[in-house]
Amino acid sequence: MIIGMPAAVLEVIAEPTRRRILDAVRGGERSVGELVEIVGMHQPGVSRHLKVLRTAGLVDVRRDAQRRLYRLRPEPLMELDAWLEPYRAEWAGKLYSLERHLHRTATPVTTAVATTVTTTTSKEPR
Amino acid sequence: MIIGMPAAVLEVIAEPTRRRILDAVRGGERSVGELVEIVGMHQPGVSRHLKVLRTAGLVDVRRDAQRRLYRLRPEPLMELDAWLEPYRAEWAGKLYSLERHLHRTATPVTTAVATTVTTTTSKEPR
DNA sequence: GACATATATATGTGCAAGTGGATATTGGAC
DNA sequence: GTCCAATATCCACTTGCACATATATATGTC
Repeated sequence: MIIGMPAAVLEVIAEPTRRRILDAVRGGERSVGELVEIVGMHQPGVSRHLKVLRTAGLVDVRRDAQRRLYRLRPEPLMELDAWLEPYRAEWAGKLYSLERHLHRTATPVTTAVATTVTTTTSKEPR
Repeated sequence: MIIGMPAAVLEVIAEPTRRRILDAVRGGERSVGELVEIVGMHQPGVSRHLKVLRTAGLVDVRRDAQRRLYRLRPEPLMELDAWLEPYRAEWAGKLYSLERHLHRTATPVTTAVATTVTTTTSKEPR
């Protein structure tokens, strides 16, 4: 069985806020209230993102009285991991260094949330 | 040095056409002409996507007479691979089955080449 | 039952950005 | 001059996102 491409997952985790949420629920359940505080957004907004994450199967909900507790569901990420496999074969054995790459591409990480496409690597062909 | 999140890479590979291109250049160089045929799009369009891929460092160009030969540059994907690491810890050891997940989410893979988002997986929130 | 809490959902608005199509132009290589 | 490809515009369309506000629903408390 050939695994196509995790289109849905990619689109979902391409959104910074949703990655923040994923990060937050990784390693433990979080209530919506907590998440609202963490991502610093209005509750309806957070709930919208949570719905997207739910639909993509990236999180799971559990009810606890009035609260809803969210936790990570890793399967879609496993799928992404699997998609990466043939590419992994590309760099396996060859002399690519992630270290070096990350240095060249070095991003001012902390503030990088808002940035979209930084003018990083390119040696424009012309 | 904290590795944030490969925002750029994700946004870039979230686009289906660009994934097609990546797939095409993986494992061998391709000329723009070939890529145009493969993705079935006008040359300017393909060139636009190639520029995005170049900027993100996902491909490399080489000149061959009048043609430009593109090939994969795996580093950004390695970065993505690294970003996945802490999540990998989530499913490691635990009893998650990718197999089972892929069955539930089952996509009609074989025909999925031309298709963008097959109707199976997506229950778009709208 | 009345009420507060936590969350989901709905609706409307504004806005920015991405995408494809089409076409024209440019520049280098032969 | 011809070929290949990059770039530049312009256009139309769609989509995603945030914000604000209102409402619905379930639960827990008094």
